[in-house]
Amino acid sequence: MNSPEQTKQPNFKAHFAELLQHAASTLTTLDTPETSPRIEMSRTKQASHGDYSCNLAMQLAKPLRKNPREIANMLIDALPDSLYLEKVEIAGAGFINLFLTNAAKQNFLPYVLKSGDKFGNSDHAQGTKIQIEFVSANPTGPLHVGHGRGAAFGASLANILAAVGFCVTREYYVNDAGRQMDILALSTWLRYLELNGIHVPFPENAYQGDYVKVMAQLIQQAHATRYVHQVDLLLEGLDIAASDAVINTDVQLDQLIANAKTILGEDYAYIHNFVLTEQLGDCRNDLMEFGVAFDTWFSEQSLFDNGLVAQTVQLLEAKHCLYQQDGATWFRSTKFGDEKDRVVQRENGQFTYFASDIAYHLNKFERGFEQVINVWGADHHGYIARVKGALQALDQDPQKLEIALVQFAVLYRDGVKAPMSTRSGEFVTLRALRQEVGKDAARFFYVLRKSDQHLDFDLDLAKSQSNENPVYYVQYAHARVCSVLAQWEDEDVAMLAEVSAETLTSPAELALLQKLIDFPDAVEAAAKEFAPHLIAFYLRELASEFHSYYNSSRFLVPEIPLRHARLALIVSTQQVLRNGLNLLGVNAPEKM
RNA sequence: GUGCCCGUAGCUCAAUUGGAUAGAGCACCAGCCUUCUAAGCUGGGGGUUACAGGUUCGAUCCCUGUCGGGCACGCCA
Repeated sequence: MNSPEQTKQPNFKAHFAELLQHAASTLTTLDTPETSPRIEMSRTKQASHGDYSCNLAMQLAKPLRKNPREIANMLIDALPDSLYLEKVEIAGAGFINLFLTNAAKQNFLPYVLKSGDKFGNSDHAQGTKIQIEFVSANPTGPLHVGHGRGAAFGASLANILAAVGFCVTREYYVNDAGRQMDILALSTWLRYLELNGIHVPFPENAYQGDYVKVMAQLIQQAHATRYVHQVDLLLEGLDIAASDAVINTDVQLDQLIANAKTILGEDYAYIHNFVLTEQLGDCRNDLMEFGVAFDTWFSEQSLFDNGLVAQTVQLLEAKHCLYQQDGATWFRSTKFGDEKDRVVQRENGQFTYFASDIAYHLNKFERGFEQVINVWGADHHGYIARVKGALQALDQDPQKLEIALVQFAVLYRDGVKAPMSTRSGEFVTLRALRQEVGKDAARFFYVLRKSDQHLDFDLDLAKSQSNENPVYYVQYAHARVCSVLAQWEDEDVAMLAEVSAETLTSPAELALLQKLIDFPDAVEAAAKEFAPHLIAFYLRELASEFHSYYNSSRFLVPEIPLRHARLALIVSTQQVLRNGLNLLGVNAPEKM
């Protein structure tokens, strides 16, 4: 590849790496793998260091037993010619600094303009089937701001993975089979009884939120007193005296659920199904308004209904990975690196959550996904070993499952940590956050930090419609380009892909060009590292280069060639801003 | 107590996974609107990368220890 191809978008980083690879191959002593390290080509931080830099000479210093600078000289002598290469320098301890020609940067613009919405995309993953499961919050109440982070992270990552060529399936695992759902059904029914004038003490450890009362009202409106039953036996076995006594233990709550099931009989299923449908619908709607959509809503209950949980446990049995103890069935997860063995079937015959989760993960692989990503809250980190262990026991490759741990967001209001608990009802919902700060600010704010880092979510800051909100900075750059274009009489944007950009030679212009060239690498890195924040940081830098340029130069100048060249540059910038914001689920407004 | 994660400017966070003089935003100080949007730009101060050792050409990153913070250690989900 000694000359630029006319059709395919050039990848300067990869191109320079190839040049050095070739140069390294001429050093005849480099014939074993250990002495020929992979080429690390990186962008420089300082302009004086050129555009790309390579540490190959330093890496070879030890195996070749030579001075790095001497090796660098040998590599440079053996470097093939390239039309992209302006010059090469050796600097510091032995860095090889490569400078792109201005022409290479200028001629890149048509690639951006012609690729349009697809600029930044690649086919690197070649259609590999990948599934990303995220949010998966229990449908027992509104999503709160903690879930919001998982939603923003997962949705952005899914977009990024799709951009580099993965065939992505976005999935929400619905925990519709467990005790929490029973507690919600009970809570709703008790509120419903209250509405109908029947006083029953409301357990302190039931769901306290107002949305429960709303659901009770809905049932009342639709069915009047249809679900009012004789409740004399409701407090049976709770070991409390008066009807206004306090209920607050798990044992009491479970007894209450059992009593409710007995009293309601077949009507219990209606209540249970009603609250599930209601909460799931609310959740789906909430996420949709947050710009987060799923391809699949996978029901945990379906795993039981289809017998997959029992089948999976039998499979583990067949692999001799189970044993009985204390009346329960245990999975020998210590055999696969877990700290202790885990119960899959309880003494009372019920399967544990872990059992259905094994079935779920096995099912993921049986659906043909070549790669599976779980986005989990960081409090689940202790859960990773047992799930991977179970997959391994079932002859699946645990490497195909990658867990992206997302730290919780800690809320601050007036500089004070805000309490957050679903059951007490003291939490800030995602919906409330969206209404106060807007979808765009919330989405951007969430991915502005590395996901495995704690996020201090300053509500007052996020709510403020000021320039402290970093999303405006990026959006403003986009709106500014739109504004310039609105004042350009010709307004033939398509033509800009054909104009010459050779007049773009100022430092601001060359820096902005280089930033545009960097975009595909940023997407690639974000995909590889599961790091949407890299896109957010990239966009901030791109916007910064643009704003500097905006203040340094006028675009709508009288000289037509220069005007067209500059417009081509800012329209390209507009395109990349839009593409990047799109990956993060943030709008690119035309006016602000 | 054991395991995992974290500790970087006054605050919130980066640092291309071992590279060059550790970078941004906010806050603070000084400038820039008769010109395509000032939600912007330019310049400035601010650091023993918690601490102490070690590994090597080179450490915020890897190893050991100490201190400090978070999470997890259920027949819950």
